[in-house]
Amino acid sequence: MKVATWNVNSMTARWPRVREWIERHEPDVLLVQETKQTDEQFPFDALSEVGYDAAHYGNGRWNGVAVISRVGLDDVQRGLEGDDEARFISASCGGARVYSCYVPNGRALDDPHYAYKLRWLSSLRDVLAGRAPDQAVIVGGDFNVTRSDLDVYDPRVFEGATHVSARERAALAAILDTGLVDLGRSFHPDEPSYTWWDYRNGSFRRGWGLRIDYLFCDPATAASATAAYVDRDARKGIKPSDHAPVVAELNS
DNA sequence: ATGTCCCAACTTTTGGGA
Repeated sequence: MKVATWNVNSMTARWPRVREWIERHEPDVLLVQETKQTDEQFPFDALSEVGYDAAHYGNGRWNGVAVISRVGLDDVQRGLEGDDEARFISASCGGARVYSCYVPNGRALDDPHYAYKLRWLSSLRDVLAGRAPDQAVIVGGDFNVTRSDLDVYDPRVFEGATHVSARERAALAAILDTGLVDLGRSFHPDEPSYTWWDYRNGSFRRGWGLRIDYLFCDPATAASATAAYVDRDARKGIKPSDHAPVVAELNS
């Protein structure tokens, strides 16, 4: 099974790139964040024409998450309990429980949105901690947190900022501590493997990136993996998202 | 430190968010 996660930064603006990417890479499951669409706007019909089922959870202007699958799509759950923003959707696809997550940005360490980000990560941890021990799980998304300074092009630039702070890194570590493997890092232990570059300042050309998008899975699924990588080519060209997809190839 | 992009609307410019 080939699985990917991608923050598309508006499915409306990105649909030509997303369709092209799906046809070229033929993922079995694509986890999407920041569709910025209502369910009515989401391209269910166009996806069906290329062989995919989809489930979407979105309110329109902000956020919006989806699961796109050609290996089945059942038991869809939308939203984290107590959260009214469209940042979480899960489904059963090809024998695995898959999750598409869009973690709050946080904005600044003294902003209420940062406390919301920490609460949200804690809620996600609780959901994942409650899974059955033998359940195959794939958790993907834009976590808006770097795991370590290896994921940051220049840690000095981010002193005192979100995405690198100890509390959010601890909250992300607590998610991994439920028994999940970081597929991208396990295949590339020493490479930065950035997944996001700011649109401003020629950041992509200069290599100013962060690794904030992840595919996590249970150890048995990780043992079946043959590859995991960032598709940097998707960040190039006409009207790219500011995020690149993270892709994993599994023998399960 | 911020050179961009995307969205909505009291819409043809501005403000919020990332």
